[in-house]
Amino acid sequence: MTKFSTDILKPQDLFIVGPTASGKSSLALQLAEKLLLPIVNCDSLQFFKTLKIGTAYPSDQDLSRAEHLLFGIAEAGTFFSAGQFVREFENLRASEPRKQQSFLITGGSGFYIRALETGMENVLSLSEEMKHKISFLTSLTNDEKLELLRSVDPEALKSIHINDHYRIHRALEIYFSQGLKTSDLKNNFGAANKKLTYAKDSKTISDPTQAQVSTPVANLKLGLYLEKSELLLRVTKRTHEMLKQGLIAEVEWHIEQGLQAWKPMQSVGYKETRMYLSGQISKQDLETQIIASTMYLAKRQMTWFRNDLNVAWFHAENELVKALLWATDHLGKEKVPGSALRS
RNA sequence: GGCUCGGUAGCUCAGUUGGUAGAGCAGAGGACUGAAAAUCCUUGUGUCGGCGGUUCAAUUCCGUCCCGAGCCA
Repeated sequence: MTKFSTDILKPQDLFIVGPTASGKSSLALQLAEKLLLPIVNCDSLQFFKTLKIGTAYPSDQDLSRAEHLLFGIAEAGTFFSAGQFVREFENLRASEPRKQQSFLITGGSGFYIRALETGMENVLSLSEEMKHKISFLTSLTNDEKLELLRSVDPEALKSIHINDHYRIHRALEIYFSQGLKTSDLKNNFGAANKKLTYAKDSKTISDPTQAQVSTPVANLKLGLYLEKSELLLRVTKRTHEMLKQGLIAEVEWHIEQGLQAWKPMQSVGYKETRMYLSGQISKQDLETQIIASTMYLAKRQMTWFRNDLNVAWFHAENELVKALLWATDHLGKEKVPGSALRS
């Protein structure tokens, strides 16, 4: 029943992960220049062409220094998803010059990375017919949806909280469009990343390199981490920069295009700026609230990546050289036939 | 100087017709199968401004002082 193939990833692909503002892009750039490899975007918002300042999108200069793939491939106002990302990635890999090439897959969207690694069982795009089939869902209240899911796939509610309306809706969508139960899909998605008790109770980011010891699988990931206080300094500085560079104008532009309800306008930085523009918060609060939201984002990103045993962690300030060496070492080795990265 | 309204969790505030208090946000931890920078879960002891008084009992009533805002001189 598997509709995807994880063959789209090669062992010599390198993921660069970590919380926002940890320096992933700059490390990726250095590696890309040094090894002549393309950087592939794995940031859920940098797929969009018009989200620049608020997403710390690579500058023109950065873009000219190395090949950047899957950046800015979607128009403002459109929908882009993890499933689409996987398909775009498949297409990339299938194209001739890419087949043998390693990718530097860079970004903080753990969900998208997992989608690449494990695939998504129901990676089909919704056909018009399917959309029609599930259109009745929009007229239901949250309570009705909950009851419906309870009757159709009660198992699903073991892992979906009854207040998580979004996931409940999604589970119904999957069920009524394709006849799949999310409770059945459950086991597959997390498979490559089974949380071992080891990951949970021992290593925090203070000693993250421990995690690679028992790495059971596969794809190489380089993680950058920072102490909270250090990260806060960077986020504060970057937020200030973003406002100086015109974050407000960027949001105003989208509002002028009638896109105030566009989902990405709900994300960190954009949401707060909209609140400022509608007079709900002061300019000073705007800055502090963006910083707070960004730190919250960083926390959730770390929660995600900490569970991933395939990440080799490096301190984003003290171990950059070490990280570069580690990456080139591993990427280099892979080019020699017979030297398997997997064990 | 007089009057009025405030002073309760890091912030904004609710509340107790007297039995020592609770929401939102922030903070901490967690989850995560097509929005994921989204969505959701868990987590709230603080001299209830100070000091006196009334009372079995005061953050709640009374007095007084301190601080803030407003109005009148």
